[in-house]
Amino acid sequence: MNKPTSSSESKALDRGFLHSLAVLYSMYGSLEWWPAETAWEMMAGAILTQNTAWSNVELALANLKEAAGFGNFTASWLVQEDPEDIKEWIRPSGFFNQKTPRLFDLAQWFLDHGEDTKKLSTMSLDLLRTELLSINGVGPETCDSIVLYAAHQPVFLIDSYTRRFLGRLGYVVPRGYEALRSDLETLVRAEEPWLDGDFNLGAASAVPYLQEAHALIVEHCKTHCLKKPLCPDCPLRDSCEQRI
DNA sequence: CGCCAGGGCCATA
DNA sequence: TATGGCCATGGC
Repeated sequence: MNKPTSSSESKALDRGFLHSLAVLYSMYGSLEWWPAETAWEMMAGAILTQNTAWSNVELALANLKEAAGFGNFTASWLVQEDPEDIKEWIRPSGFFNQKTPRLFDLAQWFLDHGEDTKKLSTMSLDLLRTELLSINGVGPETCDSIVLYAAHQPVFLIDSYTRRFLGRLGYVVPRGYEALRSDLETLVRAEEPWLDGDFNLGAASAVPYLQEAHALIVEHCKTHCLKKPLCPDCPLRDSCEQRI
């Protein structure tokens, strides 16, 4: 009840969180956030960005696209290249010894599905996630980024930003990935927020809503809710529990 | 200089 | 099941 001002009481996740996303939307607008010309470029970026700044990923992707030739950077191109060459091309993104075999494995999986995102979009969500998670180097976040931005299936994509953001807002954040994903998706499903002005993110259905939600969280965490937060200029300052 | 970035795997207890 | 070490580069 009477807590020290610096440590507020945590609260259960509620629709106030969806309202906070709407505030971010009014601030940042619609974000074209996962820039990729093709589905395969998106998937490759998902591997390359693991614990890595996006600016470094851009350097690696530019090398790959240049090596493949304009418009020819595909999964089928990658799998017949020399892994040692791939390592050099993706060097700027770091962890290249790990990421190179991961790119090959993911490319092979995409080839097994005919390099066809329409097939990915029509398979069951559970099967799609199970298959992706079985690939070495594809954990829950990489998996769901592909599900949401390449397969266009509805998942609430969670990354370290999402956890930090929820924590800063004062919410109890479940430990496990699936537990938090379940909570957030339950919340969204209960409100169908894209139908409600108070929760409007400018999206008319679940997938674009979830894409925008994740984009807004990342944008906000990169510009305001940093590890060392910039609270004075934060659009959520009035409602945030952790403001400094 | 040190810190950090749109994780995931593996060994250990 | 839950931490901790490890992987590597470029920007600041």
